Order: sequence, then C-alpha cells, then structure tokens
Amino acid sequence: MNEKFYLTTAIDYVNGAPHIGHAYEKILSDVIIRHKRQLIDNAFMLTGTDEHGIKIQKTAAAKNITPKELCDENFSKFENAWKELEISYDKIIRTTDEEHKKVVKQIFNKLLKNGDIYKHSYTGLYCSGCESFLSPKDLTEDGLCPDHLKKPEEITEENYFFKLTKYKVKIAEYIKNNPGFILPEIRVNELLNQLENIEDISVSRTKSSVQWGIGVDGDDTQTIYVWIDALSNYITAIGYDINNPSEQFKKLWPADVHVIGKDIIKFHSIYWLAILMSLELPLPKTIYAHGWITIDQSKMSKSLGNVIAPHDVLKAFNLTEPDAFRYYMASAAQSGKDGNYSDEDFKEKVNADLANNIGNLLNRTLNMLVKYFDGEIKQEFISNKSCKIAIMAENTKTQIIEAFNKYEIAEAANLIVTFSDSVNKYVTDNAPWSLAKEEKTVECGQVLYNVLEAMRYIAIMLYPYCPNIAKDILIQLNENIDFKYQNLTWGKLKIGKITQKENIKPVFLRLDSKFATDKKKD
RNA sequence: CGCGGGAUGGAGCAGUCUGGUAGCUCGUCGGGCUCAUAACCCGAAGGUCAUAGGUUCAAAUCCUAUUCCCGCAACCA
Repeated sequence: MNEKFYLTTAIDYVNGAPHIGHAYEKILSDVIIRHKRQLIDNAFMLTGTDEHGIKIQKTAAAKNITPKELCDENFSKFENAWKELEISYDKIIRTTDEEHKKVVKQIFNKLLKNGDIYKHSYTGLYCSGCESFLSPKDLTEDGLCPDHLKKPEEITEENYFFKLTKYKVKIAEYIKNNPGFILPEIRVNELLNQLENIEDISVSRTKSSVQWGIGVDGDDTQTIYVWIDALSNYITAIGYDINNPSEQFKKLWPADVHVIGKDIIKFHSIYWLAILMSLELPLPKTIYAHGWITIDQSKMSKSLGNVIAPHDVLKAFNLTEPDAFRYYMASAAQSGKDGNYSDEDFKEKVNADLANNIGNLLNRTLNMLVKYFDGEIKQEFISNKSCKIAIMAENTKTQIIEAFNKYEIAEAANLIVTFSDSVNKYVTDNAPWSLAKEEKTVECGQVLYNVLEAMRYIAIMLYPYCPNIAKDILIQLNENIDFKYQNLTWGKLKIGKITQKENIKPVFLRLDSKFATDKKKD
C-alpha cells in the first residue's frame, strides 16, 4: 500500500512533569495512529518536547542546575510516562536535538533571505521580575506588575519580526477553501476573527534576556523565539533540510493531522501555516483541536493542587496495564469538547464497558463452549455473512472507520460498546443454555459461533484503545495476533478445539472500589 | 456591553446547524434468566428541555431579552 498517514502531537514544555492533560492528547493520538496502522502500512506518529525558553532557564537557575540538566531530567519523565501508557510513537523529538537546532537555523535564514523576517525595534513595558514585556492590560490599576507589584520600566528592544500580515489573506483563503482543515468546525469562525486582528510577530528575543535557545546565525545578540523553534519540529523530526530533505520527509510531509489542544490552534493554523508558506512547503491537511480534561469538574492547575499524573491513576487502581485508563481517556470527552476525570467516573465507565459488557461476554460464551462442546468449534457452526450479527459487525466496522476519519474517537469507542451490547442481548434472546438442554446442538453451536466471531471483531476494533485486552481476547479465541482490518471479514474464526476450562480467564476485572478509597487517604 | 462554552428526569451527557411523539449511560425500583466477572436480559418510576416573550399548524431546536454557572485574558495542555 502506498498510502501514508503522518500524525503529530503538540510538543510538551518540559518545565515540569507530565499530567493527565498531557496524557490525554498522547492517548488520543496513539489511538488514532494504531487505528491507521490497522488499515495502512505507512502510518507515522511523532511526539516530542519543547525545551527552550526563559521559563526553563529560570527554573534551572532556581534549582542550581543547567537548563540542559533540567530538560534531561524532565524529558525522561515524559518518556517514561508514555512508555507506561504504551504510546506507540515512531519518533520523539527534543528541540535541543542537534539536528533540530541546525535545521531551525536554516529555516530562520531562509525566511530572512525571503524578506519575511526583518529587524524592528519596539518599545514596551518591561518588568525585571518577570523578565518579560507586559502589555498595559496586564497591569494593575496603579500600573504595576500584578505578580511583582513593581512598576515596569519602559525600554526599547530590537528583535526580528516575521511578516505574518503578508500571508493573512492566503491563510484565510486556505481555511475557507478547506473544510475539515480545522476540526472541530466550531473553531473556524473563532479563528477567522482572530486572523482579522493579526499583526507581525516577533520571532527572536535578545540574548541578554534569553540565553537558553537557538541562536541566530551571524547575530550574537538574538535568540530564536518559540514559534520558529517549536513549530518547526514537525518537519525537522522527519528529516527536513532546506538543501537536502530526507526520503522520509518527502514521503510523509505534509502532515495528515496535527493533534493539539484548543489553546494553541492559533499558532498552528495561522503562524505555522505562514511559516510553511514562506518555506514553500505543502500545508497540513487537518488541525485537530481537542478540549481540556478537568478534574472533578474544575480545571487542573498547580494553584488548585489537583494535578494528577497518569501513573497515579494506574497505581491507585492497582493496574499493571494502561488499557483501562487509555479507554477512559479516549472516550471521556466528545470530539473536541472538554472531558472530566474523576475516580468515580473512571471506575464506573471501565467496569460497565470493559468488564461487564465486553469482558463478561467473552467469558460467558467461552464457558458455554467448554461446557457444551468441550471447547470445540465445529464446521457446522459456521454462519454466513447475512446473519444478523454478521451484518451488525460489518456495519460497526464501517462506522468506526468513518468516525476515525472525522477524529471522533470517543464516538468510535461507543460504537464498539453498542455492538457488544447487542451481542449480549442476542445471547439472552437465543439462550444457548436452553438450546443445549433441548439438545438442539447445531443451533446452540451456531449461536456461540456468532458470538465468538463477534468477539473477534470487538477485539480488533478495541485494539487501538486497549491493546492488551484486545490481545488477550484473541489469545483466548486461539486466534493469531493480527489486528489488521484486512483480515477482519466474517467467517474467518478458527475452527477446532480452541479452549478448555483452565484457559478461560477474565480479560478485564472490575475495579474494586477499595482501591479508590485507599488512594484518597494518601 | 472583552471573548468563548454551558444550563435537558437523582448524577453525567446526546439531541439544537437541517423545528414534527424527549433519548443514552450510570443510579433507583420491579421482574426474568441461570451460560457468566454480584454478570446479563426485560419492564417501570422520574424531565412543563434555566426564565420571559416572539415566529410557527408545530419550538429543547429559530428570534429577542433576562438570570445563573464555567473557561480564557494571569502558573497550567
């Protein structure tokens, strides 16, 4: 297959440790990329960390370590968190990578050469406590810095500016002519309004105020600011080079989707587009903006002290695999909207869907297969593609692919559960236990076959969310571990003796409420 | 009038763009089943869809006004 799919996540600022907000985006992205890998061979996921800037510099100074040491320390926290959550990225880029820094300098130079970057001095109110400029509306009524209660000084600084205004019209046209470029669509108008008021942006800081960053070639006084440094990661990571772009870059670019938070849409759909236009590169196909995760209905913040790390959740519920957390996160919020996390909801949702609905369905059916047929699926049990369950399975599969194309990840998860629901009902309606008693052997076997074949569909469709549970289901069905959609057609379930009593075990156990209670005591 | 989101049975939400019997999950109550992970299936109770007007044969849905909540603008994805 020649098709490719290139997904990127936002890169995280390594000024602290990862929390479930960071995790939410990575899980959504990972679910998408795993789904795409089920359909095509060349699906690539990029994630990374943003490591430059004044805040890192200051935090490091406060801890009496170098900025690089701080970045290394925090980077490994992110790396470990993603490992624990089984985020299957193909590459993780750090903006401190030598290759990245080299290409960012190239990009800056090219923009300069194009005449899109110019030097300009401006005068603003500078607070030495914040070490940054404040706008008049940031100040208190008395004209003081709200954080330091000091009067900012008026100083003049010379920086490089990028001619964003030059691309304003082209960007607006691109957004208008490409429905689906910004998802969810509700953000489009918001963005077009912002675009109206856009001005040229400063793309450097004086070295005297920010040392920790990529320097401008041939200008010792300036450090490249976040826009060009951070946004460029999407191309530098896959081998972009002004003079000699890699094969991988040629194959993957443009990105199929940039998965980002709703707060940074402007930077991606305006700033980033303008930079790409100036570089004369193709533009990304979609910018998908997810909402926030709130904790017990309030926003996660350091000051409220309600920041939760993904590891804490797994630990609190004594989970050795991330599946339940992944499932919950990916189905917590409707596409693009905010979602909420609470221990109660988490427990309720995964118990209901993964244990009671899906897990128990497999369990009850395999038990019947052992009880009535000694674990053997016989040739005469095979049903054809026109049976009710087969049609439902195929429809669900189709709908899931459609939902993923629209990045409706939670909605796709619901389709799986709804299907599993119907199969549970099918079992009750056909009561194989009664058929067995009445010695309607073939009919009973056919019902079990339909359910187990449905389970195979469920396993494969569930895989992007819950890779371990999906694998467990296939193992218990004695199937090959293969999650490609290509092989997902009705009637391919293996026949013969597939299991015995000792092999049947729950694929997901209900979360015991006492774990949550214990956690609160800590 | 800073910008944006929201208000729907006990809880959490969908439905609002494209008006036409108010829906889902969880919880509660009653029943069923007995293959299963205190599971699964069926049924019931419970909502004048924030408020007040308006348009319409018909409004949760469209229009106008009002009230309340929550984000952003300020650590934080």
